[in-house]
Amino acid sequence: MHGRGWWHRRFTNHGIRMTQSREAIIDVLNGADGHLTAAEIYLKAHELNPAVGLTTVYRTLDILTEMGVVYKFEFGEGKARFELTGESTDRDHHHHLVCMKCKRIIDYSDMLGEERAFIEKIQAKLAERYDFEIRDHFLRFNGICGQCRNGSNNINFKED
Amino acid sequence: MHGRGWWHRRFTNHGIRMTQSREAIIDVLNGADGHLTAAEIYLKAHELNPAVGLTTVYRTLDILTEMGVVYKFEFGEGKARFELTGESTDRDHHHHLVCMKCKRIIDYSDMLGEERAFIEKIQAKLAERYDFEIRDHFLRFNGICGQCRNGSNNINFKED
DNA sequence: TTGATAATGAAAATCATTTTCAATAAATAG
DNA sequence: CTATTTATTGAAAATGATTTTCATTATCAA
Ligand SMILES: [Mn+2]
Ligand SMILES: [Mn+2]
Ligand SMILES: [Zn+2]
Ligand SMILES: [Zn+2]
Repeated sequence: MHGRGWWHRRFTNHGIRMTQSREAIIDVLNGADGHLTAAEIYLKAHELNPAVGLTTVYRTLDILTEMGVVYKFEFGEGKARFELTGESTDRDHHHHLVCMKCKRIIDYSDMLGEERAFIEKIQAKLAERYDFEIRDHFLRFNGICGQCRNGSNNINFKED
Repeated sequence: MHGRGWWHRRFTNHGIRMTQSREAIIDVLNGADGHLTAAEIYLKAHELNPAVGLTTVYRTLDILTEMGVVYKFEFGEGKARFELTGESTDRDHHHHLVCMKCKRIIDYSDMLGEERAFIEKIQAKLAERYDFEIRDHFLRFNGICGQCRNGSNNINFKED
């Protein structure tokens, strides 16, 4: 969606350097379809460039989260998951359904129009009422997926 | 809101025993105003009854979460926070504003009517479209609180 | 090209949560 | 009430994700 120069400028404009490790990490995020743990990102980035270390993955993800370029999610697995925000991909903003049994994560953006209208309205009210500058929001539904419901699912997608 | 016997039955009906430790933990949850970490709950429960151990706090919170009696939240601090659901208190169901700087957590339930209508509608659609039995939902707004915005806030409420 | 310094990776440290295990207490039948 | 079964307990050790430390290196503005 954006050329390499884009990221480079985006970083250096803020006094932050664009390094090879960071580039590898961003490439991984761009190539994946979301919801990656730091360890998973490390694995792929390290494959792209063996010089990349896990520590740097954590540090880079912090920066990107701070920049608003990635979302950091906690789905109750004891580790965080990351995915690019809409800003830097062609994916729509979306929300999640999380299966409490198998931990499967379903993205949905069906209700997007409706949701956005609703969220924006409520957001404006909250901002004023609580003197709060809202940066982003997370909406998540927990439940049991179809496969888990009818027992046809013994495997836990996220090894639990 | 409920007598002691209520909890007792609620547990034993499910083949789960009501122990002194569990009673202390529930008392703490009832007495507090929400958003407690396991460690915080342990401290207070242990004060109530020195026999209570931290392990049991974790185990009990798991059970209560499973039962739908408490919500487990992860606000990005690297540890979970718990609070009773509406079912067992007189507090309304509510959602959260979280300050990304000082980690302050604001409960709001202002929009409750509107929100409930919206959530229920969307929930019905999602359940059908994704064959998903929805149990609960979490809506959270991240941003910067007033005090952090105008610099008048050097302290980090949640020691960070 | 160079100098100041932001960034790095490896290893050690943290810290929340889980597991193990022998001892104990809660429910229930008698 | 007592005995019996077994769920539950707490302490200590283990785990696992994330953070910190620190000496070395790579980035980039000048
Ligand atoms: Mn997603
Ligand atoms: Mn709350
Ligand atoms: Zn499932
Ligand atoms: Zn704040």
